[in-house]
Amino acid sequence: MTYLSTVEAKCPECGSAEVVMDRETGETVCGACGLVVGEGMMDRGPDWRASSQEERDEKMRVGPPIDVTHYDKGLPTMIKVDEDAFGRPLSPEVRQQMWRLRRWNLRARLHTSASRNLSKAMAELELLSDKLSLPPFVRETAAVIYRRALGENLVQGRSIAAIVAASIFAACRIHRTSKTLREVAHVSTRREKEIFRSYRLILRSLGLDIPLDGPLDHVSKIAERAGVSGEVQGLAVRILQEAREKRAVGGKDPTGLAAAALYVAGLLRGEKMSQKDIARAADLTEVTIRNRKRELTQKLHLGL
DNA sequence: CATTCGTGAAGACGAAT
DNA sequence: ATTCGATTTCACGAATG
Repeated sequence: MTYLSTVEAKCPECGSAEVVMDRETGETVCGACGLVVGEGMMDRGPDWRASSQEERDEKMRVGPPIDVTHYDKGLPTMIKVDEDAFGRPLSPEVRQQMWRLRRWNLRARLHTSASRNLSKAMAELELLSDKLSLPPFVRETAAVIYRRALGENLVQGRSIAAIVAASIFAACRIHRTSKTLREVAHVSTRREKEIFRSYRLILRSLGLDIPLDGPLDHVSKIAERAGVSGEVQGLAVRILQEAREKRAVGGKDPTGLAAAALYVAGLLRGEKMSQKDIARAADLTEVTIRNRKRELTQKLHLGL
């Protein structure tokens, strides 16, 4: 018992022809990438064909064609407020009641479409949060951000998964949870580039002002993954603080700085640690470690 | 042999135009 | 929209231990 039916359309995002209509929800979704192509978007043309004018007159009827895939069968559920079904005027009390009914009717439609979207999004959020081992409060923040993004109509025409990933990334930055964009993208089905686009859109549309992350935000995570002692870690922090004061660094990838600081701190304390190890722990290349290391040791004139 | 170091080509990005 | 400059990454070879 499947409620999905293939639609004759190509996904604008991935080009796949696996675009599918959910008969229960009326949502049109790309089966390959999850992009929400549209809600209640369907062929509004005539649902019949006529070969002659007589036939045309025969089949012609008033109103939009019926599409059974829509939950309300495509019929407009307009509630009249001025007159009853026979065109007679209504009493003021009943009129007011009709206004209320109509408001509720419109509101209910919005509500159901929003909750359908949310249930999908929250499932995705939980999945990604688990993969990233996010603390609950970060996840909460991400959920709030997503809800606001949904309220601002940022999801229409974009992939739910991408907006969810972007919300998670934003929440991580807000709480200074040192998750890189790459890490988020790694557990998501969406591309890093797309997630970043969504992230920027969210920041602007919601007026979020998130401070940039510095090298210090990444030290503990990298150190832990590389198995660096707390002592060396502390030295790395001091190196970074001094580098900041001397304006020795700028415009560089913060993770690279943090990784290099840990590396040189390890050298100074004689703790064995290859560039390869650090590079892997920081998800960078050894080249970047080397370049940062060179700048660090020169500009802070550390003997090495 | 593993590690380290430097280099040139290529891609990505922001800023300037 | 294109161009430019800085940065990172990749692939490689050389030096070092």
